[in-house]
Amino acid sequence: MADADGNLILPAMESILSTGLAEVEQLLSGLNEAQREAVVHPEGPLLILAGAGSGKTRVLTHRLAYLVHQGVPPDRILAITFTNRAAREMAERVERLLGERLGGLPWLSTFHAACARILRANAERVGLTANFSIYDQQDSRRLIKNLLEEEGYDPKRISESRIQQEISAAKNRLLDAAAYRSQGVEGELEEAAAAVFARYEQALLEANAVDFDDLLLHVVRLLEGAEEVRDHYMRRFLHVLVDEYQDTNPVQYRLLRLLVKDRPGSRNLAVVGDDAQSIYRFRGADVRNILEFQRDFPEAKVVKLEQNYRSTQLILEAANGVIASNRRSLEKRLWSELGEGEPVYVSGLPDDLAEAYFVVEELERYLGEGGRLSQAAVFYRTHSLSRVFEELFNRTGIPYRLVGALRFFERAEVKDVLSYLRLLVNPWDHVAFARALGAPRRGVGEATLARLQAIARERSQPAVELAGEPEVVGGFAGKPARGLREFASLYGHLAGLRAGGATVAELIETVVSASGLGEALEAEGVEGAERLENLGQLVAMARERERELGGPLPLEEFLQQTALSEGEEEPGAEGAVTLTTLHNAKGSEFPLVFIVGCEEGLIPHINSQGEEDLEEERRLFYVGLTRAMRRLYLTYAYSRYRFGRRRYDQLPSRFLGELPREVVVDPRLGGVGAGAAVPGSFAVGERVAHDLFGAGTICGFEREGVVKVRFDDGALRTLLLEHAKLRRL
DNA sequence: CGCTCGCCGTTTTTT
DNA sequence: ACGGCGAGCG
Repeated sequence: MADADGNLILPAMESILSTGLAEVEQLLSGLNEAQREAVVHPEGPLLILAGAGSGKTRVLTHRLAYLVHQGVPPDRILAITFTNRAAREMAERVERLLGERLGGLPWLSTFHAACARILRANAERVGLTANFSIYDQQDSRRLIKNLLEEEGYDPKRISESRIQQEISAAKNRLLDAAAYRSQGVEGELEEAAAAVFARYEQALLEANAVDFDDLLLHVVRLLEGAEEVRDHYMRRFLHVLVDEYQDTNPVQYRLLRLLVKDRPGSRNLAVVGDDAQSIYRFRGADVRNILEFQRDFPEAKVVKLEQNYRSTQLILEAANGVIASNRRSLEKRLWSELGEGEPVYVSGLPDDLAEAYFVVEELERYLGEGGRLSQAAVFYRTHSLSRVFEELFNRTGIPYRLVGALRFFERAEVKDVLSYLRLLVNPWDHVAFARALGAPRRGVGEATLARLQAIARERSQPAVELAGEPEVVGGFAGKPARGLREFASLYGHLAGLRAGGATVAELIETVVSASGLGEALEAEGVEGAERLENLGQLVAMARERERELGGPLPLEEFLQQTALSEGEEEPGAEGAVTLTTLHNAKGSEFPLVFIVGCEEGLIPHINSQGEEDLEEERRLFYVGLTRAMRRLYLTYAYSRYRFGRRRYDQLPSRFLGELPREVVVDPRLGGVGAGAAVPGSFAVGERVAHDLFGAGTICGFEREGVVKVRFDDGALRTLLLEHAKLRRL
């Protein structure tokens, strides 16, 4: 359905002239006043403030379709989403709206995919060639680690991931290595980052490679540096639409400005977002982009979408109650016509396993009521929480769908195979070279590799080209030399196949069988078989893409897709519970939602305790709450297995204490509102003080009038509310 | 010089 | 429980 850039592919239609009025009417029917306003806004900047569940995707897709109906050629519309999944979903919906009426393809993709496409077309201008490699985080980390060592730093004292974060953050603020240094560098970490940054830039150029940040950054530089290129794209895109605008970072912001700011005529930038759902500050997103949109574009039309079509009232009130603790920036008032609905169920369980059992029981209850598992989702703050659920679901035979845990294209065996293909496309890619050379082990170790790469650099020749004659080139001998020759000959074989028109699937199959990777996996028993199965799946994916395309699939295109997408949805989505992180939950909705692990240290996360961090954590929690349509469970455990240790000091999240009392119920206690069970009406997660024991946190209720409190000295005490005289803090 | 086995610190979130 | 890393072997 989508090409290498993640763009929508539709059967071409020659004419869109026969637009009927009736069809436009149909496009607008079923939209409320505000939605309709946003869809038909003719020209100029448009800010759509879309509360959770207010139909923002609907507005975006309908606007896109509407523009096409108005005669805007689809391929002159740029629509940006944040994830591939969102792009795919939007493409499908636009397709459904327009049917065959679409003549040409809109650019409908993520920022990264769109930039990759622009960069391919203009690679030479930034010192790359069109066949550049895209390094994922792992590739880039490997490179950074090498450079860190070469610069004489000890990776144990200064972790390469910290350096990577630092460099990435700088790039997201539009700084290159030189600018980063001249901003002032303090302390060992920043000093190391500055040193590595400069070498990293250079190494990427030498490898004809870019990392994720570069994809955007290079395009910004391209547009800023070459007037005619900027002019080209500025004129090309008559309309630019951006989803999740609250999550854009300074680079993305600059990019958008470059495309629309000085456009002759109207600046047709339509952005959709919700500041209350901004959850990507950690990767450089700046919520000010949405807060200050009107300052940047004073002529902007502003539309607020405040009617929620997703959740029943009590769920919405719970969400509103929690988010109210944040400094509010853009006032929105969400309301729903779906009726009061059920209260929010808050449940404390003895431990993580009991929590999982609780979820299973409630799922079964739901099934008994005629619900389906595909309507249910379990959300958690960190992936590590998924394990207990996976195990229990497996044991109890509940089918589940794990979203985004270990991504397919990040699996070791898949990356191994892909590194061969990457090297085929871009022989300069030394991360790919090192990886392919060592998979499987060929008797070539660290020392040989380093020496060969030094020689290659000296000679300005790709290392893989030197590997064929190791004795001549560098006086290598013995096992390392044999290994190098073996690798070079395999590489030559693959290059020959490719030149002869072999398909991607055939190339993959050859890599697996001729490299010895397949054999090695076969020898590994059950786990190896599983990995081999993944490689089979990779072949199947290539075939499938080829079939969709109805012709040969260029290897470059396949590789780009693997670099920028998390891979196809896991099979078995039908009739399965969804397990995913809160971050991944954005953009989805489910009739039945469990948010598990609602504990201090998890949500809010232990590493997010600054004031700004806390607000972001709260927004993340808010995002989770607002996914629920009909029934919502929030669970926490008193004890949890973490980092190979059982922890007994888990506390309910403070966010639970922020839920309005009257919408909450503990399912084991029955009565609506924790308040009903409690004279004085305390809530789980709330901070209290006791005359004797001091300050503590309400952990749960044993039964009516009996409360459990974790005091700050670590003691968990069960108290009678009548006698304990707790004060709220 | 490379490889394999046992130990340690470890993980927040994603394109 | 998992990946990276060092030690000790081939």
